Amino acid sequence: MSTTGSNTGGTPGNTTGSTARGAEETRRALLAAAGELFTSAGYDRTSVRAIAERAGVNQSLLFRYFGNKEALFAQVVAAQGLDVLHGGPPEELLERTLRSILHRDGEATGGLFDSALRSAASSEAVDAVRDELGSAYGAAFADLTGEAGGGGEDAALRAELLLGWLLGINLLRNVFRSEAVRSADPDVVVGHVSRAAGALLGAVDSDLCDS
Amino acid sequence: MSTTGSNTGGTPGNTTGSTARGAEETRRALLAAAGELFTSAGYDRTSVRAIAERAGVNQSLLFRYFGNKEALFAQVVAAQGLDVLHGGPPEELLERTLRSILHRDGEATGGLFDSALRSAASSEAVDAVRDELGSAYGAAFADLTGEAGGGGEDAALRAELLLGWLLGINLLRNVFRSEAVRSADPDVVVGHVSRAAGALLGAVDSDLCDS
DNA sequence: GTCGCGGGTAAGCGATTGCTTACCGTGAGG
DNA sequence: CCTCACGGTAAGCAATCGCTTACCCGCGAC
Repeated sequence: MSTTGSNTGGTPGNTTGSTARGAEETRRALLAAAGELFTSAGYDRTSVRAIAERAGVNQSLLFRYFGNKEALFAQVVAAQGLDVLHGGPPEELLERTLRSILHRDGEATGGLFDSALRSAASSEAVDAVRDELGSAYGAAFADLTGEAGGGGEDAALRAELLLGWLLGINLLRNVFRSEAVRSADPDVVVGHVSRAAGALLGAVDSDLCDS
Repeated sequence: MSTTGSNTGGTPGNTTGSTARGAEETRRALLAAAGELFTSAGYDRTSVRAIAERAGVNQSLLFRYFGNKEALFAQVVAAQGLDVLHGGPPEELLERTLRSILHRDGEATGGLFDSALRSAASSEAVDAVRDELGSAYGAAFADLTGEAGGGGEDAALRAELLLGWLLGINLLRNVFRSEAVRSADPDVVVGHVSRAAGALLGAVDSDLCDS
């Protein structure tokens, strides 16, 4: 689409000048803006007007390209789930996740975890969140269970218990800002969590006996 | 306050008949209704109108007796925190909490944990939640840490890590309704959690070395 | 009788929200 | 020229929300 011609900015329906950029770019901007806001404010406290403003477009485009707010949310958390999967090798996911939780500074917000925690009360959001958490973390954590990893008895259950723990740690440290875990040395936290995770997953019993 | 006289129900300002019952009873009804709704729907998705209707009074009474929604929420979670403290001896708190999470049926909701989880995105609610969680669980869990309990190194941190875990388990099982933990035998879950909690709290190291 | 107190109600305000509708400009094709 | 498709905007609808205001009634004291 050509953008030749003078900028008549402000005219209703105006697509000349800097506001017209193509459906893909607009869609991308909306997804990015929504991702940031759903993560920091959650589903209910993120309005479609705020998303559109942040993306630099009119809010009706959100409905044109995504159908409704709920569908946009689902696409945001799906993208956040892919970010988890593409963030590194599965066997490092536990440590990577834990460190990203513990090295969060100030008002910074994360991805899928924060969207999930801040949207827990939103019935429209819950299914997408549960499914993405499962896709992003389920298999990788299940593979950590058993004597030598690779899956063991109750693998899925133990994977979920581990996931719940990480969500809870993130909740207390970065959402509720609870004092002890917030002020603790991250390495100390990693030490305690790793030890207990070992007991939960059954992967490092021999190391535990050395302690 | 006497309720003699005919019931002229429906008249603005009418206090005859069954609607006038005394400040304490009204306050109590509002607290109970708010407790149920904040627990099942969270702060943002609970309207003052819904609370008042559930309590059987006009919504302006909520503002008369509690000042505003935020203050009412703080009183609700304070009461829920007391419920935790009065629910039994501190040394049984871990198991009691875990079982109440795991034996939750259908749409039933709990107390402080559910209010907390479903209000995480509400800035007005977060401070009250954090403080009540700390009061209700902090000391009891800290006393479980160390070789023989009674507190140990990093007691407060480990207590919080344990609290985070329980919150996370409740979140996945009862809010997100994640499949594995939801369908698991509660005793199996208790087994895994107790083993790992033992490693976290340092209470049963010798047992772990036997495995 | 009046007045004040306390408990109660309905109505309404200003703001916000997800979503819809009407309209515009541009470029391509007939 | 016209029409259509596409990407874009502003305005507005109906509903909801926390909170406020105006009013009522019963009762006891004076």
